[in-house]
Amino acid sequence: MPALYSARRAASTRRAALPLLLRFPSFSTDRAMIADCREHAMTNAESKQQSKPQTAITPTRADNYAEWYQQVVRAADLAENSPVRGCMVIKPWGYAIWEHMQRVLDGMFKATGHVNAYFPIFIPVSFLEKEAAHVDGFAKECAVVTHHRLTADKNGKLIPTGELEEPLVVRPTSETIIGASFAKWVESYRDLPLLINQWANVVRWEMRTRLFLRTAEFLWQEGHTAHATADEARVETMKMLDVYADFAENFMAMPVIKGQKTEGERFPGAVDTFCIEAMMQDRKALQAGTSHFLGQNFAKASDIKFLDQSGTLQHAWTTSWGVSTRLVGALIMTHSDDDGLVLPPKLAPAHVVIMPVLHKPETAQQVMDYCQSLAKELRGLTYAGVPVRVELDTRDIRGGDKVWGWIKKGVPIRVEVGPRDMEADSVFMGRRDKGHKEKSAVKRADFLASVTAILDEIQNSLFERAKAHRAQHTQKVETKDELVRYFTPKKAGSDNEPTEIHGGFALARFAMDAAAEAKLKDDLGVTVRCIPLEGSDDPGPCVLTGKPATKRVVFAKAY
RNA sequence: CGGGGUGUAGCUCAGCUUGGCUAGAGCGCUUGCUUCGGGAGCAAGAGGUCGCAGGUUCAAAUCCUGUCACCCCGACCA
Repeated sequence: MPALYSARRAASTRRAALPLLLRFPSFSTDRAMIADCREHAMTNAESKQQSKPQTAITPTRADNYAEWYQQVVRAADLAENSPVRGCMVIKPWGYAIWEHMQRVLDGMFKATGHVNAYFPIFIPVSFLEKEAAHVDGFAKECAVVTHHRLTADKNGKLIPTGELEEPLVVRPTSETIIGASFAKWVESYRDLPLLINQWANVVRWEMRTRLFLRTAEFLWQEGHTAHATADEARVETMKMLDVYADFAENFMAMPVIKGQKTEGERFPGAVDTFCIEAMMQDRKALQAGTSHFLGQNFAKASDIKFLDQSGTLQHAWTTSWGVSTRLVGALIMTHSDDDGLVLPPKLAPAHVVIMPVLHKPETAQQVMDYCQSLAKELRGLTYAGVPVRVELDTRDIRGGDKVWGWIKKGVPIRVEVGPRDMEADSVFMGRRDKGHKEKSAVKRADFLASVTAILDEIQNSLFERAKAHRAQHTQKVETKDELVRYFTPKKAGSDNEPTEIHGGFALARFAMDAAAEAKLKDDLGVTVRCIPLEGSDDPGPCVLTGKPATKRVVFAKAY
């Protein structure tokens, strides 16, 4: 199918060609003429396209990364825009990915002693006001509920009435509302630690939105804990950061750098913010999870106090940590290719899709039975601690559409089973981490015996590939000039053209000078993504100021 | 929020500059036949408040004003 992008190119060719032709009176605006002209344009575009391998997604990543991302989301049927500005509808295939993320993470939270609870979506504005930095950080992007009733006017229009005494903010985060509960729940050191997690939706009224990456409403998980000592809270903060890194690398197959945020990038109200940062295929950084040591800031704001063993009343030490549906966006941008979504097996809604080839009616039933039994046996197997997830695609559509549909949806293993395979007692297998033509016949028994190992192999190959990509685009930078050069595209994007893919992670010494950091952001759009927790010690002159620095930090453009 | 762009069938778009027959194409969809290890071929058919609201006009997809949504570049932003 000559999809969107080539069609657009053809359109622009057409536009250029038309006026010339129309000058000749004999040609007039004849329909046939236009059609003819259109065909010419098409042929040109097509012949141009044939020089490149054809891909299921247009444009390709290299041609227009942002547009490619949107097309992958659509081709894989993950989500779509909703009638509500900035909000998305998460479709079943996209939501299934999130459900698997939730399942795995929830297990990890439980294993580290946390329990789930739920708190109100509405937060009185007075709560948000309690912590000064918090107010500054979130005030600009809050949705506010001011009325509690609708009244129909003469024309049947619904008008909000019944103004609330105190406006309610739709939660952008829950520190303050959970703090109010914690204050009631904590009296003694015996009540601590308090280890709570909440799965919820939050709203941040963003200016510019992108499916999964930044939407006005999104789904997330927020952990909130209270401890008797600063040390214990710090240990908790780091423990959950480790959980996130473990999840990112071992389930999402997405390599991450664990690090600390600079002052400028810190969570409003936190003492220290830690994060995991990943590199997307356009070499931009994406913050994939955060864990905050909140000190006693929120305990003081919410009055979370306890009597310690010596009978002294003191404020508790709290933490908070979260990951969101943004991870789905991270997953897409880490692994997907120009043929669509690529899913790491551990989070794929389906591990294996079986596609019966049912051309001959006389063998159709047999092939179906064969596939059914194969599906049943596969489901009896265990991969990564859960039953193998199998999709049996019996839809009566053309084979090619079926195959490409599943390629675009990113299913790790595809098997086609026709009469010939059945007779040979084998299946025809393709893997999403390899080319779509690299398919091979495998004996049914061998397939069953090796399928979980193959899934592991795919999981690992995706991780290795992502690591190699990051390594390829990470480099040490010693001077300001070099830094500027590294982050300056060769060809600047015009008003409507996206900027070319460039840069990456620059590891450079930084003296933690907030003003210099802010200026860099203004000039180049580059920020300090994090101060890596490991291997960042390397004394020398700061890349921005020349002042003595002790560490190398990660500079990058970011989502 | 500033600059630019786009909104016409399920999707991608043409038509708009210069207003004028019943608003078109490709893909998709439905039906039939052919084909069948593959992103099929032929034929017939269904499908459109031209984003929305005003205005100009004998006449508006086309011109004007407003408005909404989306995209790109910024600003903002865990």
